[in-house]
Amino acid sequence: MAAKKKGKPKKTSLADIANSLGVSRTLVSMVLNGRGDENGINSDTQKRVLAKAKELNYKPNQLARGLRLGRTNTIGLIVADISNPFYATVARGIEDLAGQHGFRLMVCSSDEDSQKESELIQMFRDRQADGLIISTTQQNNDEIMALREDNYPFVLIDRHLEGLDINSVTVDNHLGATQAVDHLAQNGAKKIGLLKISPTHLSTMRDRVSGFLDATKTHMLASSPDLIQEIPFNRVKEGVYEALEYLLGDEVKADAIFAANNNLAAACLEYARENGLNIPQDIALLSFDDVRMFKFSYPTITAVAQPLQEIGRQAIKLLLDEILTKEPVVTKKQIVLPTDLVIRESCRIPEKSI
Amino acid sequence: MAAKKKGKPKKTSLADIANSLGVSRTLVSMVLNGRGDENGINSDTQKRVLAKAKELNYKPNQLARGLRLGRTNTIGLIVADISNPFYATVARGIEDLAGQHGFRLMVCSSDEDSQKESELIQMFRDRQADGLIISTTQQNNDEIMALREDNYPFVLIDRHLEGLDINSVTVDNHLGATQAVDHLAQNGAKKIGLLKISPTHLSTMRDRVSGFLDATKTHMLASSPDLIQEIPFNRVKEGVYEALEYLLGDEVKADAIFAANNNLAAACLEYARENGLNIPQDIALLSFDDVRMFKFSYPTITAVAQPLQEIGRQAIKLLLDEILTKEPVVTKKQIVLPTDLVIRESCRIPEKSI
DNA sequence: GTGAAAGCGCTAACAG
DNA sequence: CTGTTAGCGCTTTCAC
Repeated sequence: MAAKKKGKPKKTSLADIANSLGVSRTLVSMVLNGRGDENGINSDTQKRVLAKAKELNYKPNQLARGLRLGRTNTIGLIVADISNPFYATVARGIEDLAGQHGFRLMVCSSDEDSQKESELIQMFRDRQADGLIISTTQQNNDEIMALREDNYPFVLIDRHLEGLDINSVTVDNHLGATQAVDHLAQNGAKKIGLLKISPTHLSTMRDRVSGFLDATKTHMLASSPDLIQEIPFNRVKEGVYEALEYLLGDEVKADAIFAANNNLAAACLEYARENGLNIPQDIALLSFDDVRMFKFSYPTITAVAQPLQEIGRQAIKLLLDEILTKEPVVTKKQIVLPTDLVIRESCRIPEKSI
Repeated sequence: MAAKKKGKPKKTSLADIANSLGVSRTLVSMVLNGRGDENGINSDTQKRVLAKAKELNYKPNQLARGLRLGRTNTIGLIVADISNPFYATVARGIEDLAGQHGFRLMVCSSDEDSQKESELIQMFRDRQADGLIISTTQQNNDEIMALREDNYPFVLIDRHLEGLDINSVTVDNHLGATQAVDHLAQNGAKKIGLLKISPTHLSTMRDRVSGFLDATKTHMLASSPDLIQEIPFNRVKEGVYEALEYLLGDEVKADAIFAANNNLAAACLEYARENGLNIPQDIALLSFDDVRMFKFSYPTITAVAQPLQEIGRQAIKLLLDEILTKEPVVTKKQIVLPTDLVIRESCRIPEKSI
């Protein structure tokens, strides 16, 4: 008691219980892990152990346990940007299911920085996480390849590395984009400007763009390189401003904007607010990715919604399958989930522009 | 090589390097930890060790290291709700500074569930995190008290447990609320309705309410219990709907709404959109907590902004101070940061209601 | 200049 | 039914 104020409190260990009871650590370990009966230990002894453990407030040192067992019941989640509600929701889906199986989830954000991504993967490996779920930056795949090489359980989400036998859970970005363009076309759009993020190495962006291109061709809409504007990911606001100035200007006169993610769409809204632009009277707006605010922005925004919780759930399922089976799983799965077009107010193109 | 396909790849350990070089593990450990010169080890030997380590792609097992060292260079962050952008930004501030000092940040969300909060604290302790930063649910303080009792380094953020000698970083919620009411009063508000979250055990809510009450008194504004509406935290949308129906109805006819957090304000916007309510013509709206969308919602929303990154930075500073000094710090600090009223469009109350 | 040995806290194999 | 021994991978005396 007198020692309470100074220094570390030195947690009680297995040995403390064993000693104070005059039994061996082995016995205590067995009892505490529920293998008491299994090993035929006197139920009376078991009770004494349990009681003592509670009395001394014993908590196993998971470091020691992990070291011995070779597993930690921890899984790591590396997201590109934790402040994006997209990932927060996915994380929820993962955590719920992981918890039910006795696994803890630790989340870290790579901030779209491939260097940081590598470090985080390394960190989780060094700390012996049992598996990883990653929304990769797709800029330096060395660490991902190493995971594969080393047979380390992991699942990619959101973004996919093509042509590789790797577990992944993504949505059908191509189809989602196609449906978006269909909707715009049905509302009379003739000249749709596309806002996408650059650099364009992200599979999500690529697929959305190709879906956009295919659909504009199908509907025989205007098609020219000018209509596709790349926005540097680290200056979305300024980039979108410039892009919109151009797309809305006399030279182009686009009648609709397809924003390839929620940040781009939000920036469009911001532009509209600050420049007195009316949506959809002056221009239609459709977003890939739905976020809460699109429900009560002005106007409400039509968007391609992704099944966020489901992405998380499928990913953790895949991962647990792999972790729980001793044999390395040879066939990896690529799960592709459908998107859902949520129609609101932002795409009613008026007569004049038809 | 043939073994690559089957089973765990068995990482290379210190011993592997030592054996393949015919030296001892001790030596390898020293060299790899930069204590080579210090221990007078042949610089040639050092080079060989370093080279071999790289060749075998050696990564220290942090579990073993942590077990031996009694520290893990890991700090845990437990937030109430990871999907709230508020915490995402705070986390960023923490992570940056922590990284600079060689500490890794792991984030978990308690989802405002005190049970889960306890489990997470326990988990971080079991895994020997070196310190904790917590936005507590304030519903069951046992685990927090235990941390204190055990001299475990931790810092509370956002919410504070009053009257206790505990490290904390919060904002001046009372003053922030007061300034908010000042602003509303200056714009002609006479009858301000307050929307707050219930149950009301959160220090943030309490302080915002008391600031509100003090200021309404100062300005001699209408004051009655009816004007304060409690919204159950788990049904914000419905609760806000009912509250607004009441506050806007003939019985009360409030001319302004002070939403005590961003979720409540967002729900007000949603209500306004769905019911054709005009802000600020029909009613003024002011939010405690600023979020991005308030910049381009319709109308833009005046809000009390908090210095999010700074909260994180101060918290990690406090924590590192405590972790890095061997002697337990006796005097804990309570840091209170100022808020900032960001004036936008939602509070221009028209003449008619003055 | 270098290495042997001990031990962090835990569990599994094997004895008795 | 219970205990002994060994070892996970690392660092730290202390001895040569």
